[in-house]
Amino acid sequence: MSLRYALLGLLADRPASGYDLLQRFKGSLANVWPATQSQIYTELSKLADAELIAVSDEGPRGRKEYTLTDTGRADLRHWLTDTKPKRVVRNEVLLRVFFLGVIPPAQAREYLSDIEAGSAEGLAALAEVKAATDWGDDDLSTYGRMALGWGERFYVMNQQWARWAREQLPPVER
Amino acid sequence: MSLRYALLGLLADRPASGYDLLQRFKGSLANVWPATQSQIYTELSKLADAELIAVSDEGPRGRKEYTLTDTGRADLRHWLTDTKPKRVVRNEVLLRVFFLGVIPPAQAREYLSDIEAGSAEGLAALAEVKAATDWGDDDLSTYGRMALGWGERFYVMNQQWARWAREQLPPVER
DNA sequence: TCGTTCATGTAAGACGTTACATGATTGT
DNA sequence: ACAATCATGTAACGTCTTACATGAACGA
Repeated sequence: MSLRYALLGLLADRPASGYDLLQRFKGSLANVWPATQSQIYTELSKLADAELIAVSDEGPRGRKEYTLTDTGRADLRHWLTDTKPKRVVRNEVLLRVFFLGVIPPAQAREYLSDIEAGSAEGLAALAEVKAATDWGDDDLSTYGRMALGWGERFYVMNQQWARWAREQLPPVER
Repeated sequence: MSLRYALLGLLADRPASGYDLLQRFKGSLANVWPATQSQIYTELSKLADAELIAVSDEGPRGRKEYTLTDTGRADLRHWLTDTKPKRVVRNEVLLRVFFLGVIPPAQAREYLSDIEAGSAEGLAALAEVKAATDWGDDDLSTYGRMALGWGERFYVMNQQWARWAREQLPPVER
């Protein structure tokens, strides 16, 4: 269901083709809701069938530009106001932490260091997104910045946690 | 794939039935990798077919106790050391943030307040888990505490972020 | 005896991933 | 002429959710 609303949400901003949406996904939404090319095209077909979006223009190479319909906008609003998000988040990085006991402490330590390094990378990637995006004062910019702020805090938190977690490890044998 | 290793990981600690695993999931792993009853039983069958686990005991009411085999333990280790976790995390709560522009600011504000309240609840739930668990100095305890520490930091971060995010909202019209 | 907990399983359908397949257009 | 990019679509397979279905054992 969420991918569906991610697409409607992007189309609420402005009309776009599947290809456009794919690009825009990479730059922002991919961080909170990854989707593949095949998934996006399939979902767009379904949305068009359901008349939540409509082809508003056709271009070269079979390009189809979709626009949000009134029904689509209503559905999007309904999702935002009348349904609750699932709070649980699947986190494979953390799942592994539970089982670090089955490998030697030295490797567990390494795993935690990798998380710390990975978080630094993530933070750097966000900085790039931040620099590469042209931020305006439109809604998507305002709320996009908000989401970005979350990402930054998330990675910083991860880094700090990983450092702390290493200190909790059984001391190195010598 | 991850559920599979979640189960192997729990069985690495000690033998258990599907029902046992279901209970243990609720208390801890559900926070990082939710799974339903039907999924767990189905996966256990597959794992037994693949001889990564084996029925080590049968009890009343058709109870089947599974034990990790050597192959299973090797597979678990391999997963931990030779494969990389997927870093991306699907987050519906945050996905919605991107699209708050389609609803009036007052409702957006409410949404952010709900996140703040939800985080407080999450934190409280973790506190309960912390109190209800009997922590030893075994590996699962050590690493379970570590994961719990992550959860606490996560919720605190979310709370702080939500408060900050509210301040970024367009000021209330009057 | 009766409700709760223990205990397992199957099936349909939605959602997600990976891979394959095709071809037009643009820029160098 | 050729490579890169634009552009869309399908198929197979795996995973996850929801719902259904059944019944034994335990404790009050």
